Amino acid sequence: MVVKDQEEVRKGPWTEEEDVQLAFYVNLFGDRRWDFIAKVSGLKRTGKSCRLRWVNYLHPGLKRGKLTPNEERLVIEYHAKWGNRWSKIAGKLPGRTDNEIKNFWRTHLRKNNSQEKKKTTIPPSISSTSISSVSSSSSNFNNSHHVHSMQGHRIDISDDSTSRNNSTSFSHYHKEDKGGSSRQVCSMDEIWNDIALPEVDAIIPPPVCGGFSQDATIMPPSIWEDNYYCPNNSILWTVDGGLL
DNA sequence: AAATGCTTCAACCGCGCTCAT
DNA sequence: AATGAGCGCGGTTGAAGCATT
Repeated sequence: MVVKDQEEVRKGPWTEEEDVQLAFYVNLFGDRRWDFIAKVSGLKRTGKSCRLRWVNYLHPGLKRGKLTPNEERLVIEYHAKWGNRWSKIAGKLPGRTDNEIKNFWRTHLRKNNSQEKKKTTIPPSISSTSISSVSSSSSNFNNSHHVHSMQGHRIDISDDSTSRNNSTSFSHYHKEDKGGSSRQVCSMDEIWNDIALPEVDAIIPPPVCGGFSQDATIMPPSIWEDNYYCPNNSILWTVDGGLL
């Protein structure tokens, strides 16, 4: 058993430099070999941690900000259908991650529970069946409550339901429902890949990167928006790949 | 203005699955 | 066929920000 020098492994919030570094190496090597990326990047993070950071935060296709009412409705509907299959549900919501949806659900579940408690003495069970009753009357969810538009992030996503214009293209990512022991749902990676693949050929290898700084160049995720900001607000790229 | 409680979300953990050897 | 490494998923936690008192 090889004991990895655990003191080397960093945990906790990611720094700006780490984000830049990770994005650089993901663009270089793809978003598959996370352990490899973790090693070659020099990041003192596990492959898992790198993957999570990329999928949930750095991926250019991500939407930011609260879920739209329409998205909320979908989450409720699909949760009634599939239960806590967050990644599966996320597959139906372009630009949303399983983590995001999971958090949303927990948040609203809690709210809903406290509301229910006030109204009735029946303990609200959190089964999908009880949820389905909620889904039929989504007004139970108090949208006005949730929150901040992602602290300091400059990705501009319209907050109305029209931003869901990619949704149809996602429906096919779900193969047959769970049949055996294996999960039948396509992973987020597959989804992202399918989104990004048409652009892959256009990826320009990052030019210079002597050291990583706020000047580091990152692949332009050109299919998504005209302009992109790195969540940390320090990096902006444009459709043509230029940095601003 | 300060203290307290609540909400949100980023990140970690453990488990199970897949795939390469 | 067996084994181990890597990956993905769902559950959980803790810090930070916000709201209320």
